[in-house]
Amino acid sequence: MTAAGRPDSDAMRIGEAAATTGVSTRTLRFYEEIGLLVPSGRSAGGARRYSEADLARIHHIRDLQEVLGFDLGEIKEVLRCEDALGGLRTEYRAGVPDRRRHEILVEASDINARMRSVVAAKQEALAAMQAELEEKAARYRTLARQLGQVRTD
Amino acid sequence: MTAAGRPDSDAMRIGEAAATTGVSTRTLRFYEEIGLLVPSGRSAGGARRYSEADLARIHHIRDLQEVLGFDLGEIKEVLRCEDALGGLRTEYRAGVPDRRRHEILVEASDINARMRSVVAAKQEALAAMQAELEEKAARYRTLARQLGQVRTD
DNA sequence: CGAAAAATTGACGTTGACGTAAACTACGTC
DNA sequence: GACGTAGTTTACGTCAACGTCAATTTTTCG
Repeated sequence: MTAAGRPDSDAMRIGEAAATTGVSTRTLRFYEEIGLLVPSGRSAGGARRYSEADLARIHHIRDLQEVLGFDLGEIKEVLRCEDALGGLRTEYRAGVPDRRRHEILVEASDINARMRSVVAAKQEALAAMQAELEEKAARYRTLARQLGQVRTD
Repeated sequence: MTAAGRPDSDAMRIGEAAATTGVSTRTLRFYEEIGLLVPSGRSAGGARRYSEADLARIHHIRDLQEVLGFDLGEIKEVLRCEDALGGLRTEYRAGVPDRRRHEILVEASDINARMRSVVAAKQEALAAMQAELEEKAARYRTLARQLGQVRTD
């Protein structure tokens, strides 16, 4: 009912969306409740329909949460900002004043910079941990050899 | 009262310990409550005394929590394991049966391997995010130039 | 020594991020 | 067109990781 060949082939129900992304249906409804992820459509009867873009957004949210350790509030801000930028492309022809465009771009760049610094910090910390862990692993191997020589039970 | 020159110069009260490690005193008491970090000493009157080793442990806990995203239960297990290994060194002369030594070593190696894989996974995810972020940053710069050319307000 | 500052234990409160139960409705299918 | 599965809203429950009193010592310092 949309337009071309199979344009609404990306109509996934909440159960499928949850299963394929590894979150619960409750989580998806909760994300909508707090305005984090509003599914791109609904069925006639009112059932949520998740598009591929929605699924990507879910993964994005989980990445920000698990990899960067952001809470849902921070994630919401990040997404709001990204959405604003996406809106620029979509409404390119519409009359978005230059000043507003500039604002959005500045905020996006700002958030981008902050996130890159967070990523850098995490990478540093991880590298340090990795070094420590490998040092320990080496010591463990040595210890194991010693124990093994004395008594290979 | 301990032994040498200034062996108990590492006697820090909970407030100092909290301030220097960046956690709250409540957090330190909570960590003790759940057996995560029992301060190495107490004053005559019952005030907690934190040693340098305790401080290092606090940092270690926060690292595991913030960098690796472990919850306090997992962290406790990791620490318990590390403590067991440390115990081996301390009680080296005491009669720790070889079989027990072996068990401890195996568990430590096991946890070490798991942690290394977690670290590796995080590093991969971070690298991917970094690439994405830098790609976006580049696009933002391009956009900024375009906007700037049209109107350098 | 005496008062202010800091600690102690105990208990209840809070916040984020969902889980779970209930009562009802929509959807595919035989 | 009945029926079982999945989805909807509403609402209360939960769990981790602390926060926040409150009443009572301890410790430090002038």
